[in-house]
Amino acid sequence: MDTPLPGNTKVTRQDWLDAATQILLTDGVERVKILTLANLLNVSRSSFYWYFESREALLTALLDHWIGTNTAALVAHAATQQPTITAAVANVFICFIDERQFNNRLDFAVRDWARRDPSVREVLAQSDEQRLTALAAMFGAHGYTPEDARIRARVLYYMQIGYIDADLQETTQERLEQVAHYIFAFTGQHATQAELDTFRTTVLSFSETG
Amino acid sequence: MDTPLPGNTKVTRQDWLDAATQILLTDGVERVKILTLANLLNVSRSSFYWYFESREALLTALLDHWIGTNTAALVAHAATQQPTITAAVANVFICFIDERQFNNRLDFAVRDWARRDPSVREVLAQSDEQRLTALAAMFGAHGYTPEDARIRARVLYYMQIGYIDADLQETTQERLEQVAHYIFAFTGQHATQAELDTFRTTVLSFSETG
DNA sequence: ACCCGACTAGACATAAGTGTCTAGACAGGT
DNA sequence: ACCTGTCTAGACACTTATGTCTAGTCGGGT
Repeated sequence: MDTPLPGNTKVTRQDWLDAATQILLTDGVERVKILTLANLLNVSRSSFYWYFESREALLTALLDHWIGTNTAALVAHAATQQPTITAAVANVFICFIDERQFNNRLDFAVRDWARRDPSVREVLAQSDEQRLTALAAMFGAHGYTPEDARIRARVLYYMQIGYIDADLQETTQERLEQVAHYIFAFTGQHATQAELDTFRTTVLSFSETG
Repeated sequence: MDTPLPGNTKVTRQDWLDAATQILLTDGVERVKILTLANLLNVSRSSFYWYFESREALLTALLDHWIGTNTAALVAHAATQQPTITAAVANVFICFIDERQFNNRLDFAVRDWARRDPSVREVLAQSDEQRLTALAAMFGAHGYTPEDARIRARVLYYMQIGYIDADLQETTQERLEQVAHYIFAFTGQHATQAELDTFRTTVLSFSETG
C-alpha cells in the first residue's frame, strides 16, 4: 500500500484502488486524479479505463470497500462481551488506536467527502447510525439507561472523530496515557490499575501485529 | 454572506472573501474556484485579479482572517473568570454552540485544508496550541493539576472538533440536552440543576442575538 | 506457429481551470 | 468638458483534467 509497485509487476484493479485510497487519505477525494494514480503505478493513464468505467466508478468502489470494513469493525468490537464498562470502552478504543490510524483517517476522508456529495452523505449517515446503535447497546449492556447510553455513545463516538481529525503526532505510549483519562470521562468512574494494565498490554500487542 | 449580492451593488474585496468563505465552508478549499465566486457575485471572472494577485493570495487572506477571529474567540472565552468549573466549561460551549455553527465549520474546513498544505498546517498547529493552553489554564484555575488540566482540555477540545465534524442536524434544544452530559464528562461531577438552567438561558440568548 | 483475451500506450477531443492583456465604462475632482 | 483612478468585460494563451479510440504488446492455451 505505502510502497509504489515495481514497474515490472502486473497492475491489478486492486492496485488502482490502493493508490486511490492512499491519495484519498493524504489529500482528500478532490485530489484523487487518474493521472496521479497512474504515475504512482508507473502505468499509462488510459489503462485505468480498462479496470473502471470512470473516475466516479472508482470512487464508488472505494466507498463500498470502506463501508464493508470500517463500520463492521467498530460494530463487532462494540458487540464483544466485556466484564466491565471500563473494559468495554477500552476495547472500543483498541478498534481505533493503532500506529497508522489507517481506517480512521479513511473514515475522516469519507466524512469530508460526504460534505459535498449527498449520496455519500446518505451512506455515511447509515454507517454512523449503525455504529452509534452498537455503542449505545454496549453502554446499555452495562446498566446505563437507554437515554444515558445513547448520549455516552455519542460522546465517545464524536470524540473519536475529533481525535482523528486533530491529526496528532503521538506515540502509542502517549496515547495510552490519555486513554486512561478518557475512560474515566466516558464511564464516570476511574479505571482500576489492573484494568489499565490489561488495557495497555492488549493495545500494545494489537499495535505490534497490525 | 449567505445571500448573493444584487447585481447593481458595487463589488468589494470583502465580497470576494465572503463568497470564498461560503464555498470553503460547504465544499472545501479544493472547490474554491474563481469562476464559481464570480458567478456568485454576478461579475466577470477576470475582475477578481484586480483585488487579488492570485487564487493563492485569496486563500492566504482567508486563512489570516480565520486566525484573527476563531482562535481569539475561544481563548477569550476560556480566559473569562467563572465561579465553578461547570460554568467555565459551559461558557466554552457557548463559544461553539450556535444555530449556524459558522466559525466551527470554518475551523473544520481549515483543518481539512491543513492536511494537504504544510504552511496551513503550521498556522493551525499554532492556533491549536494557543487554544489548548487557554483551556488547560481554565481547568487549572479550578484546582485541576497541570497534567489533568491539560488532558481535560484536550478531551474537551477534540470532542468539539468531532462534534462539528459529525455535522449533526440538531436544534439548539437537542444540543443543550447533550451538553448537560458533556459537562459531567469533562468536569467529573454532575452539574447542579441551577447551573444547567443558567446555562440554558445563556446559550439560548446567545443563539438569538447571534 | 497461431490466436485470442487481457492489458497498455499514445494520439485525440473536450472541458474546466488559472492567469494576462487590452479596451473601455463610470464616477468624482478640477 | 475632460481627465484620472477605479473597476470590469472579453479575448487570448496555457495547463490540467476526463474520457475515447486505435493500434498494438504479451503470455497462455491449442
